[in-house]
Amino acid sequence: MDFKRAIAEALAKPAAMHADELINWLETPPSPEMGDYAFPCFKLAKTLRKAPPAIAAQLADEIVLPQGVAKAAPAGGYVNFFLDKAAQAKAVLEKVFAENERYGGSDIGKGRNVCIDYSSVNIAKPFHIGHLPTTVIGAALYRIYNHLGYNSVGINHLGDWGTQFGKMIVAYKRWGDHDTIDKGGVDELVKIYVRYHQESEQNPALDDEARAWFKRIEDGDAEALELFEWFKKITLKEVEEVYDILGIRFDSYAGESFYNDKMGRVVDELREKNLLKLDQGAQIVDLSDYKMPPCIILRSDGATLYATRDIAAALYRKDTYDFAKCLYVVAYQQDLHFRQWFKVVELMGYDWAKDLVHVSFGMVSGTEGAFSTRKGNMVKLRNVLDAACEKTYDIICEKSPDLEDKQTIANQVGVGALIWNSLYNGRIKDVVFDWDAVLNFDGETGPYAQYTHARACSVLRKADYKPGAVDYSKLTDPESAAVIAAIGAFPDAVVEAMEKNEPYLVTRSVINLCAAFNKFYYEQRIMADDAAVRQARLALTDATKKAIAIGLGLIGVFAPERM
RNA sequence: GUCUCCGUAGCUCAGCCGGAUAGAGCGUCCGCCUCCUAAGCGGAAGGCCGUGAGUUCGAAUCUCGCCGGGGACGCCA
Repeated sequence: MDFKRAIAEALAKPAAMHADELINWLETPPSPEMGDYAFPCFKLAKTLRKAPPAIAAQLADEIVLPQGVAKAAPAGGYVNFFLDKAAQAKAVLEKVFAENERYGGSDIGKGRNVCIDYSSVNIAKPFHIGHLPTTVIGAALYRIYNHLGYNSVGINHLGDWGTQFGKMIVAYKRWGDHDTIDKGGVDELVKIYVRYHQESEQNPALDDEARAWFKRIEDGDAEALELFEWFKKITLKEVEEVYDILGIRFDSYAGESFYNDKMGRVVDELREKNLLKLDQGAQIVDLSDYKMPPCIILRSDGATLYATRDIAAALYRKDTYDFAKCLYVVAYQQDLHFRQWFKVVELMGYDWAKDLVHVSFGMVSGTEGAFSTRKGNMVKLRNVLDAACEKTYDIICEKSPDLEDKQTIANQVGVGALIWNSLYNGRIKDVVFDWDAVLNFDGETGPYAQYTHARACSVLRKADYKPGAVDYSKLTDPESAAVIAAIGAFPDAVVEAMEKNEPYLVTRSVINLCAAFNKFYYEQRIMADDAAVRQARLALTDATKKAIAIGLGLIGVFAPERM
């Protein structure tokens, strides 16, 4: 199956080197006509004291071709290897059919937990478009790790602590109405919160009141807690509706308030280990040796901070889940924050500090600049999802008027388009939210991949396809070979996506497969007259369908059978 | 000011643990549905890979400087 490995081993003898090293030298030629693998001979020129083309010629001549490799041809300073197309087709398709929905997966993470901190919404704040990246990147990584045998633990680290909840209570007591808020949800909470900020400018006494209320929450006062829990419930109800739409779930909602009683341990331990230092009234960990500003653990008034809470959470997660990795899917603005407290954990003597990973991503802004709840230019995620689904519904009515259950499919495609969009590029890229771009379904978009999947399903349905013996020699044309290569490349893409915590690598792998299949579909008639050809092409179509469905599943996009 | 990330076609991006003519989508222009879903396929046009040095047989890819942009930089999260 592993032709690359086999070629490296075959090269070991004539090149007088270890296969392990040679395998890293092997590359993929720029175009398929040049071969499936290429070995550059330039590096050998020095040790062998010969010109690269001469080395290439010699290697091509001396090598004993492994099973499934048809030809080795020198070309300039390269030796190009051509796989036996039928052998390659057999290897790839049999693997897909043997593994089915597990294709592209493995058990490399078996028995190991990975904590993924993502989405992490704020209570009593709108769930806006800026939360989409962390939510879908985290959810994709969750599935990708699981596919590779890890046990993912999805953690929604709720922003459910801080004086703003004291403010919320003051605002509610003054201007809030229970039924209005019950009905209007987070929007109503935001309204009274905004009003609080307007009024408190004129009336600073409100802030004292808010502090007092927050103190009552901390002290476990019944009325304060009841209101606090109510705000939480209202927010989570709305947020969970969106998670349902996105097909996302969490294993834990342990947020900031959860760690409230777990920070003493952090402070005590830092003090014991002599890491704390009093500076300008605050307790800090000095990081000047590491060219970073100090990490503040306790404010001058003794209150804990963000970093303290994150350290407490990390210790708790290590105790609870004994994670092999703990990922924080948080925007790059917080880069320094994570570098600081990761370093503090390391200084505390925990070797697992190296397993803490900040999975950073770019920021989302509007065409008018940064989004801001106060400015009111914020776009609610729910509204974008709804708009995408509506537009999809219209397109379906136009293109597939006979389709049953249009609304369900429209939702799957509309939502898929949005998720796809967020997972199409590298995480680090900033995103300017643009309705036109989001609602464009042509080209390399989610609907394109879903369409390709539905197309494959349609062919299999019409052909009344039944799996059976396949004559792989019927799949040696360039279009079939390209599809097979794309399917064969998928598992590596999944592994790389996991290693780099970059879901877009899966997205791009799916695109490559879709493009290859659409070309194949156009150039080769799948339902050929010749029975053997037809069966082989149907098997290829089936494998394509399966691989696309798996890929889409990993990034969290639905794969409808019709659209 | 310091640290950090980014700079590839008109736009959005891929390629970056160095290798053979720099790729894709969108947009523009032109083709392809008496046959498996045209949300598709093909073609054209479009790039001194920000810039200057260096390392190397070879640099979009590695190193350094510069220019331009984003972000962060002690009691918010």
